[in-house]
Amino acid sequence: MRGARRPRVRLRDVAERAGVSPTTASFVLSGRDMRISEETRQRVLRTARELDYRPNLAARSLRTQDSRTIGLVADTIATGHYGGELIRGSMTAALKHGHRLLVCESEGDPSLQSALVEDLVGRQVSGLVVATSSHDRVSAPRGTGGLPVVLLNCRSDAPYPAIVSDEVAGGRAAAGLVVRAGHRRGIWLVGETPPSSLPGTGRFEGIVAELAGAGAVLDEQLSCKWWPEAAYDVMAQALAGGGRPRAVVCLNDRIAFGVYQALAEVGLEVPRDVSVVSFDDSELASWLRPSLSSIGLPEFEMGRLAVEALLGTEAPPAERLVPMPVRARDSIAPPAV
Amino acid sequence: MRGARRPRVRLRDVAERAGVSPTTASFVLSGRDMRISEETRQRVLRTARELDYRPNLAARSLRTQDSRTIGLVADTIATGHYGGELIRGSMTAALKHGHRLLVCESEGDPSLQSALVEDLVGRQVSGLVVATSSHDRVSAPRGTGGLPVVLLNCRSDAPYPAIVSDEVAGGRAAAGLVVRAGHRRGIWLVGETPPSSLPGTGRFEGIVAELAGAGAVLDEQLSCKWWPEAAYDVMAQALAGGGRPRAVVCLNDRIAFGVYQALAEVGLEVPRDVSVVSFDDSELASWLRPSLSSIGLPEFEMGRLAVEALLGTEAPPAERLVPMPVRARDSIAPPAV
DNA sequence: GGCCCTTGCTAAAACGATTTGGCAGGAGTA
DNA sequence: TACTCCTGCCAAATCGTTTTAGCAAGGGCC
Repeated sequence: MRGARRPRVRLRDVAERAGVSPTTASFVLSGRDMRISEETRQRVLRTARELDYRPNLAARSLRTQDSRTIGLVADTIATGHYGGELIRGSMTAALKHGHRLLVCESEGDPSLQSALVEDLVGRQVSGLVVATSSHDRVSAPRGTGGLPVVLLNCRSDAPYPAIVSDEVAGGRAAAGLVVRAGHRRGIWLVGETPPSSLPGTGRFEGIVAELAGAGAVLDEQLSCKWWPEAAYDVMAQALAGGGRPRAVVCLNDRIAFGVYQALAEVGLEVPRDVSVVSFDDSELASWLRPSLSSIGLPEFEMGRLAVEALLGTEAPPAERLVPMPVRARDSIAPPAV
Repeated sequence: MRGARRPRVRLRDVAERAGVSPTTASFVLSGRDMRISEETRQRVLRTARELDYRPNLAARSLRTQDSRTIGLVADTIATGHYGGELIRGSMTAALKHGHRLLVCESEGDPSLQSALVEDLVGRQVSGLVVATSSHDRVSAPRGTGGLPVVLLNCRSDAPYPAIVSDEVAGGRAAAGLVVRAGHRRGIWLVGETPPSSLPGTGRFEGIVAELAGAGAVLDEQLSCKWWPEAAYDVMAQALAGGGRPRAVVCLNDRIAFGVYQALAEVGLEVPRDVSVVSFDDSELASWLRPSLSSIGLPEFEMGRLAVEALLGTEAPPAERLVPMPVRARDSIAPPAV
C-alpha cells in the first residue's frame, strides 16, 4: 500500500553482518546449546536486534514440519457469548504453547467444513479443533490426514477426544440449589427437552435425579422452545389456570426471562413467592432483578481444554466432562411457610 | 496421535506417478495456461486425486511470499455478540478472497499486542486488522514492517484506514424514530457521555442535532453508567421526583432494560405512555416486552469492510463510516393526546 | 538442405529457515 | 612426535513449492 515494501531481513543478512555463517546465527537465535562462544553469541544477538530481524515462519514451518498453528473449525462462532469465549479459551491455551489460532466458520455446511479442513491440513496446522454450538453428535471430519483432532462441544463416532460440558452434573446443581433452599413441592420445569439436544436431555436427567434423591417431586413440566416469548406464553397460561409454583427450574436464561415476566404479571414476587434457577449464566442473568441464579457454560475452559488436549503432554481422555460453574444469586429463597 | 503419521504426498510424488516433471504437474494443478496437452493434463489431475494430493501451503507461501492469511488483533474478542460478529464478517470476506483469518487477543496489553503483531508479521500475513471493542483513538501498532494495516472500530494518528460505525448518523436515526412518531416534548436521554467514548459522544451529537432540526427539545438528561442497574437507579429517582417523560432515548440496550423496569414500577406502559429507543440492537432488544426499537451495531459489515479494505482492489478511504442499521420495533408510539 | 516457429515438456534455481556432518586448530597425553 | 579430544564454527543438504529459461521434435517454408 504505502511505500516500497523493503525486502525483509533474512537470517543470512544477520549472519553476514555479524560475520558468521547462517548456521551459527541460527544456533544462537534458536538458543540451542551448540558450542558458540559467548562473544559471538552476543554479536549475533545484537546484530539481529539492530536489523530488526524477524524469522520467516513459512520457511521455518517448511523445514520443521511444524506450523505452530492450530485450526478451529466451528459451525457458528457468534452465538452470543458462547463463541467468543470458546475462541478466547482456545487462543489463550494456544498462546501459552507458542501457537496461534486459525479460526474458521462452516455455517453448518458440511462441504464448506471439509473444504476448510482440507485447507487447514494444507496449512500444516498442528491440530484441529472441531466445534459446534448445538452440542450433540456430529459426523467426524474427513480428510484430516492423520492430524490430531479434538471435538469441542460435541461427540462423534470417530475415536476423537471430545470436550463437553457436564450437563447432568449441571442439572443436579440447578436442582440442588432449589432443594437446599428447602423446596420439596411445587417445583416446575420450563423448557422442552428435544431428544436430539444433549444439553436439554442432560440437564433434565440431572434435575430429575437430584430431585428424586432429595425426595422432592417435579409437579409440572411446561414444554416450550428456549425463547423468552415461548416461555412467557406457556408460563402465563399455566398461571392463568390457577397453578402456583414455589420454584421454577428453567432450561436456560432466556426461558427464565420469559418466566420472570409471566410471574410479575400475576403479582408473584421472585424469590419471596417463587424461586427461579436456570442455565447458561448469560449476561441476562445478572441484569435481571432480582439477579438470576444460573448454571453457567464453561466455554472458556472448554476451549482451553480442547487446545490443551492437542498441545499438552498428557493424552486426553476419550471424553472430558467439564464442570459447569454454579452462580447462585438472588432469585432463590426458602419456601414461605 | 493415532497410527503412524504417513508422509504427506508431495507434488513430486504426483509428478512421478503421472510420469511428468514437477514443473508440469505444478502448471496443471495451478491451472496456468502453459502449453500442456489435454491428455497429460487429465493424467496429472487424475493422479493427484488418486493420491489425495494436498499442496503444502508453507512451501507455497515461502515461494510466493504470500500466505493467503490475514491477521486480526483485537483487544477483546468476547464482548457480547460484538466480537463474534466482527470475526464472522472478517472471516467471510477473507474466505471470499481465498484467505484465512488468524485471530489474536491482546487483552488490551500493549506489549502483548506488539508481540502478537510481530509474530503475525513473521507469519507473512498479507495484512493486519487491528480492532478494539471500546471504539476510540488508539496508538497505532508498531513494527508492522510495512504491512498493510486497517483499524477496526477505532482511529489513530497513523495513516491507516479506519472502519468505524457512523455513530452520529445513528444518533440522528434514534432521535428520528422518536421525532417521526410525533414527539417534540418530554424527551429524555439516559446514559453518560464520557468524553473519551466515541460512541457516546457521537450518538449524543446526532441525537441533539436531529432533535434541534425537528424543533424538539431534550427535556432531561440522566447521566449514568451503561448498565441496567445504574440506569434503573437514575431513572427510578427521576420518576420518583415526579418527572414524566413521553419518550426516552437510551444510549444502549442495557440502559433501556433498566429504564423499562423503572417505568414498569411506576405503572407507566411502553409505548402507550412512554416511547423508548436505544442502541446496540443486542438480543435483549428483541426479548424485551414490548420489543425494543434499537439502532444496531454493524459489526459483521465492519469486519467485512476491514478485510475488504486489505484485500479488495480499490483503495480504502482514510475513514469509512459504516451506517448503523435501524431496528424499529414496538417500543415507539405517537404521544398520547 | 537450412531456417524459423510452434508445441509440449523439463532442469534447475529460487524462497528462508534448520540441521547433519564435518573441519580446522589448539590443548592434553604418551 | 604422534595421537586423541575438545572447542568453535561452517558447508551443504533439506523441506515442497513456483517459475524462469530453455530443450527437443516436428512442421512449414524458401
